[in-house]
Amino acid sequence: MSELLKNQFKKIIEITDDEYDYILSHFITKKFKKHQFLVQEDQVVVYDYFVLSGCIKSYYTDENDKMHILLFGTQDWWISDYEAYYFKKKARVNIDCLEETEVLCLSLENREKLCKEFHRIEHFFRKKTNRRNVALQNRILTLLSSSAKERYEKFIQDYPSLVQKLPKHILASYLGVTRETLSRLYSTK
Amino acid sequence: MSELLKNQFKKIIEITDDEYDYILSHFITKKFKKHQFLVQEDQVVVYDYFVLSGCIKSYYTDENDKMHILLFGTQDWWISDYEAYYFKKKARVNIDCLEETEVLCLSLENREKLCKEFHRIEHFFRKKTNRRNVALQNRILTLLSSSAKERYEKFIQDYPSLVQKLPKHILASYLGVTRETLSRLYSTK
DNA sequence: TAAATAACTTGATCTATCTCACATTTTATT
DNA sequence: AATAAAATGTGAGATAGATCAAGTTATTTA
Repeated sequence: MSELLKNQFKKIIEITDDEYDYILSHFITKKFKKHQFLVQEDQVVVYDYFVLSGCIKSYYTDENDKMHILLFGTQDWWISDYEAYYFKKKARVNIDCLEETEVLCLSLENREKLCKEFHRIEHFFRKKTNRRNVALQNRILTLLSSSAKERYEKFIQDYPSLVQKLPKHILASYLGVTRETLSRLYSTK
Repeated sequence: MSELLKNQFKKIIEITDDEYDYILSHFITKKFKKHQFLVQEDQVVVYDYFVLSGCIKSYYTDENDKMHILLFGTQDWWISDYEAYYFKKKARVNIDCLEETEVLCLSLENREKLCKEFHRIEHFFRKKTNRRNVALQNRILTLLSSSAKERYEKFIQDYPSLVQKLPKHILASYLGVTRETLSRLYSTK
């Protein structure tokens, strides 16, 4: 079945087909329709999600109902509210679908079980988390040091395929500008 | 010797004194004076640093020579340019000392060796990185959704002891505002 | 396929924050 | 202790980006 996750493992660790089957048995598959929620604010976060297909967004809504996007999830990405997931808190963010989306769901208990049973799986997740770290750090750098226009152009470079499918006001909210400003950025070349 | 690191391990994993001695033998100790560099832009990053005492900053310098602070390191914190460290690239940031600082240095080779030899150490680093991830995510959230004043007040709440020892223009650059603006934020209560 | 809803654009105005300039205070250095 | 070098404060003016408002174009949904 899903070769996507297996391939992601294989980029970092060695894994037999039998092992993979066993590991996969710790995940459950879910399908969500457009606009459906995977995670809702103030609720418990049971899973980390590995995206098989589709596209989802994780966002925080402030006092003025303004949405701030933390992360997109497309094929091959992991996404969750990690603070809530790891530390069993209530979610601060919402995660919902920009289009029909299929995910593999891993509970914290199963994640820790697998990490305990397979040193290699723990290794895999450590490496993954390291990379996420680097990406987050770089986003902070960009937010601190670049103008709205520069951030927009960097996004196009980094995620050309995402730019296609994202509504502009969603992209704006990821970049930290209003939709009006974003609209002006690419008209006023 | 250094109980600091041992205690940090013990918060997450079990470890005997003998094991700790062995692990510690993979670190080297270094002392730096104020203004000395631990990491310099465009150079190789050999170590991840665990701060025993003192205070350091990690910052990026943009085309206009404006400094943007990514991270402070004080007692009990790990700090490095992780993109350069993990992926053996040249550093994008500088890391230097705000005061005399003593650190434990861990090379990537020794880190990976320890992770291979002790499943528990790999577990420790995974957990640590998870927490760092959450902190970085929250900083992004703050940068996206809060005003300069709100960010300043949050910093005071989160790191009261750091506010004391940091020069204001350094704090400003962490918060993503100019020193002039920061100065006005706390005069115009 | 019409009606309703969501997405996008553009103009006019407003505002938080930046820039530049200079004065004052604090901290290093000889 | 004297001098140089950083750090800080404050005013005046500039500006990137926000807000508010209205109109247009897509995309859903019934």
